[in-house]
Amino acid sequence: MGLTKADIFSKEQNRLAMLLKALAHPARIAILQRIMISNTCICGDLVGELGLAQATISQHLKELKSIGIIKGSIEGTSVCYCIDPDTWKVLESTLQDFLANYKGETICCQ
Amino acid sequence: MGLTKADIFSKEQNRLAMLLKALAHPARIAILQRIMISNTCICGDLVGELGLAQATISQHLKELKSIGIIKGSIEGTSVCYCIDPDTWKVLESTLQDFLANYKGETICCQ
DNA sequence: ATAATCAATCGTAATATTGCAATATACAAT
DNA sequence: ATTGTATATTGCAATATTACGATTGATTAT
Repeated sequence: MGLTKADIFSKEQNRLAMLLKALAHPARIAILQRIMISNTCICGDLVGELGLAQATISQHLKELKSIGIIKGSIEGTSVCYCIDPDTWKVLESTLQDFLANYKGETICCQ
Repeated sequence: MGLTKADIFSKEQNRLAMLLKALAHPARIAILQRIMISNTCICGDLVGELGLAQATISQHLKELKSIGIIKGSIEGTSVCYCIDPDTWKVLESTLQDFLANYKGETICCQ
């Protein structure tokens, strides 16, 4: 079918999967790193730096924005994007919880 | 094109993106949670519990295995999967590094 | 008003993912 | 050898993603 059977998984599982999916692209990782490091961001900068077309970067920004990881505000003729602190906190804690389930090496699978 | 331009990003960015992509599906998250909680795992259990066809689960397991997040050993007629501690450590630290780039709320994007 | 600049959207092509039925493979027990 | 059980692989249909040129919309400067 090609459609994820979201209904058979928990809200938390689906939410985490969606957040991770939004992060799971090198361009979006690079974009986020750039935003975090500069502590502010204008799309135009990225176009020059990343080596992707303007339309492509705009699309990646849209994806990050639609899931709430970043938010943008119009700043004159350009747009200023930055991390959304609330979603970031959710991401951090959800990931922490998920990773914490691992209790270390087991006896099986030697 | 549909093909990620992996060559224009760093090895680290690509590696993290690939790891996250492997995690970015509710079924694979559920599978990993199940493996972590039971501290051992047999594929058959998952088929009964997850509500997905056996072929589908086997495929998700293959994906997790191919990127190194889990490893499996044959145990009689069934296969025992568990977390690969080395990859898990890499995942944890890479994610930590990535998330740590965020320095908290900024003045922009009010 | 016009031109220049920046970002969003549209349309489209190439490719990837998801899910499953059907089939194949591997092993254990009889 | 045959049967049963467990997992893997194949083939395919439906859908999603990635990338970009072309265009549009919005804002600033002239």
